[in-house]
Amino acid sequence: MKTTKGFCDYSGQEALKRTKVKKTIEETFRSYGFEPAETPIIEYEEFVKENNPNDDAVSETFKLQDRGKRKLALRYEFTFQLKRLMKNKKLPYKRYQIGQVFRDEPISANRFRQFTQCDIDIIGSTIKDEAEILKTISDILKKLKIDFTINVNNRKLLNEILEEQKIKEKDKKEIIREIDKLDKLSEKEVKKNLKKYEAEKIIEILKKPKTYFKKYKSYEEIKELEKFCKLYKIKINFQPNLARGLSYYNGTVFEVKSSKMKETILGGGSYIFDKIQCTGYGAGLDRITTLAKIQTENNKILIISLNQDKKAIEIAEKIRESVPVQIFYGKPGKALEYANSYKIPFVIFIGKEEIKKKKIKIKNMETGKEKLISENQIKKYLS
RNA sequence: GCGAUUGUAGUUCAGUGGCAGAACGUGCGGUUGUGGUCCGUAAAACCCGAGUUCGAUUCUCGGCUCUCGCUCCA
Repeated sequence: MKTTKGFCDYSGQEALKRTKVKKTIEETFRSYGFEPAETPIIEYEEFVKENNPNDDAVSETFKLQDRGKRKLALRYEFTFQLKRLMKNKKLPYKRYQIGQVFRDEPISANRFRQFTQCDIDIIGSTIKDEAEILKTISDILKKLKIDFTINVNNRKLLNEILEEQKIKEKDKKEIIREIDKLDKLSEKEVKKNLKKYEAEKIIEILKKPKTYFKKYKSYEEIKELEKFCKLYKIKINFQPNLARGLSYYNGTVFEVKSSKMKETILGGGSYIFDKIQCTGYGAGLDRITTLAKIQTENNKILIISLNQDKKAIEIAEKIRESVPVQIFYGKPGKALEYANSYKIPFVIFIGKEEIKKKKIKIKNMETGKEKLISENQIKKYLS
């Protein structure tokens, strides 16, 4: 069966890996005191637009209508929904959310129209929180054995440079977009595009060494972020041409890349909602899962009931408290083939013989070795 | 959205203007208490629509879809 353009099925090992990655991410978020939230997938179109009517992401929303002809849209991210969640919350409000978002946009490798985002935000944040947020990234990616670089910039700094160059207010957005392409397009091309706005000079500035930027007032923010990142023992890479698309960012912006993937695996920054400074990021679960080098070991046990269903169920219920257990009602030959097929490492035979001896026979599927043990030795055997 | 490319069982791939094939996988059996081997057997596909034709899965056109770029993004 084919899936619709940009929408995917996940099953078997792949689904298992996704679940595991999701769990790792969620546990990390929680370990920093973030609490979960859930929001609707469908929203009024107006609410979706309200936040950033000019953002490209907004024009990419899937639109739909209900029976009352109300205009609705599928969420394209989580951040705008935070506006509702943050109301009347004691600050800082730290929440994470993992869920599906939808964008009606062109697809390519590692780019889909339905994908899972892992989002965390701190409502009411300072630069110290930004460092903490960056640390969560480092924690997650290390656990998943993904190599990464955190590229960081600051929108204020970018603005300061644009001001210095006397760039017209209306051109700023376009120029920021052009310079964001610097790591993709050649310098020549970007320069050509910037000529339209008489802003070619900017490219020279952005090429300068880090020390050059110290003269800007907003560089203080980068310095402070670096100071706190040091306390968390994480490395960040200052990249002056990094801008990021979403227009609501107002300070630090960052983007995480891996050498194994062209696409950005995670992006975020700081923004203002209702005069409250916030910071956060969205990570692409699909991309992270693709990169994650983790084993999806199967610790399941298959109990083979040889016409001893009562006992099989009884034992399954007992073991289930600590290890996943599945009962197979049928011939042993079939059962073993089944275990092979799903890579189940242990099977337990429950038949007349076992009942008579008041033991169970447990078999290691890899070595083929069998052992008669008593019920309460199972846990010990497995460890 | 634009340009290029692709489309045949669940998967990977053959093939033909006239009955559509394999391998792997799946089901059943050989094997009613022991698997990863073997043997037998079954189910299972020509992306959709129009046109040309006695006849189209094959040729033509359109759509959809796959993959890769571009714009943009997680």
